[in-house]
Amino acid sequence: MPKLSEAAIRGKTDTIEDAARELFIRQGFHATSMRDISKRAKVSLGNVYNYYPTKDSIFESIIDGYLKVMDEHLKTIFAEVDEPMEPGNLRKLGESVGRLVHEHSDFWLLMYIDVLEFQNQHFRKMFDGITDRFRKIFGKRFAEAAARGDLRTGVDAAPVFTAAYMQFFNYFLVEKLFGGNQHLGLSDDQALNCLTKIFAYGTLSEEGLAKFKKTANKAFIA
Amino acid sequence: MPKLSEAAIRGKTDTIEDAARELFIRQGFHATSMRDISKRAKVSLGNVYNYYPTKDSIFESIIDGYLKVMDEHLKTIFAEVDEPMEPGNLRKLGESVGRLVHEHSDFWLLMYIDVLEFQNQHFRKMFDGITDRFRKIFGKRFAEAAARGDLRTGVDAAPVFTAAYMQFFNYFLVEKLFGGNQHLGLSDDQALNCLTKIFAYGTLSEEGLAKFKKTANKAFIA
DNA sequence: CGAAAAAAAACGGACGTTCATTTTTATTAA
DNA sequence: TTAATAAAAATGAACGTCCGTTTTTTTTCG
Repeated sequence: MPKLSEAAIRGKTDTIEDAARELFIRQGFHATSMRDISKRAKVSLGNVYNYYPTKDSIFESIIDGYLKVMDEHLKTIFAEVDEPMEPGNLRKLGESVGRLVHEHSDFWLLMYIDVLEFQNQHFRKMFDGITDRFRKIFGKRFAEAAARGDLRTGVDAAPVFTAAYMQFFNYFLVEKLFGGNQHLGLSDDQALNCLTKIFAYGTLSEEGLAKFKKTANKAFIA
Repeated sequence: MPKLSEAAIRGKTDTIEDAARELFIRQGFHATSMRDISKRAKVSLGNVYNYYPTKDSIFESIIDGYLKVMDEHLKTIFAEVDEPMEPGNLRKLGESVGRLVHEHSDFWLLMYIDVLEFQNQHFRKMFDGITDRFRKIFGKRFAEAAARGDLRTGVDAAPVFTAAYMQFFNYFLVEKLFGGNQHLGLSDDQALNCLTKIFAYGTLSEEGLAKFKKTANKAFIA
């Protein structure tokens, strides 16, 4: 028969990758066989090889696609942060990160597969130079906040913002994947308040705190 | 021949488990074969089965042993923390966590294997109720600090201490396993200072800060 | 028809585990 | 002190199954 349309091919590869991803994250890469994948995707074993040359290439294709999706999500999240060191925005960042972790926990499991079985070759760039990247996005805001005297003297906002971002991620990952059910002894909401407070009080000057207290929700910057 | 001595058996199982652990963390559980293990341990394939009934049981034995080792390490680390919310002690905690991660990165890779290939069944208890455990260890110290007015009003020290502990862990794990080379844009030393400062300023009251500033190293509580 | 796609069969090798066999060595008897 | 014993330990071939991939065959449809 004639060549399939782009859309038809995309439909088939999506089916295969969806099946593979579900299996990979449930039992790991090496514990998943091509027969498992073909069965779950309802595609014959031989036909899978009409779309992917190797099993590895399925994994790589899944990751490449997912990295792009996550990149878009992160861009959206950061675009919503206009004043990065403002407590309300910090908390909003935390909420967004929480949603991202819960809706895309697959992604992080794939990262662990990559660390374990592929020496982290596909995800290396995830954290490398992350602070510099935040400096590129928010550098001007950081400088403005410092100039206004919102930050304590000597505080560099970039690593602090990165640390907050990482802390939020770590919190929700532990909750979602590592069995820490409310490991801070607080609800997610309270935990977000608690962490936001730490980073707000940890970096803002008296003036900065006073300024933000006027506008911010009392619950997390009381 | 008669039964081997306890010590001889222990020696053999140690050899097997060492080999297995090295392979598991380098290529994952399912990617490691019993033949790989027996070859690296210089024990015949059949003989491995005189000590372990299945491949799974090797993994479980490694984890059981390692959990005990880590428990001891953590106990030692916490025993050295007499005043948990004092910045100098917080930083020392961070240093200890850093050493623990670097000297036992195997342990955390095993945890990722467990999450991926065993639904985290062996490590569940690692984070479950961790804040309550800290409350048991340091509850009296937390209460005393609050009574002395070292903490800002309304601050519960337990989740903050937990958050600091988790942040230190996460920082060093990202550095060691996830390819974030100096992902905060700082040396490990500077990063510890930065994180310590955040948690100190994030939770201590004016009086608490003033008190600790007298005794603490200026580098991280300036 | 004919070429692309799908399915099925086949390939060589590796898997976890078992088992018959050989080697080892603490104990026993001389 | 030494030689025989016997049971534990060690071995590596063998078992049946499953692996990733390739090749062959069948189906599909312009």
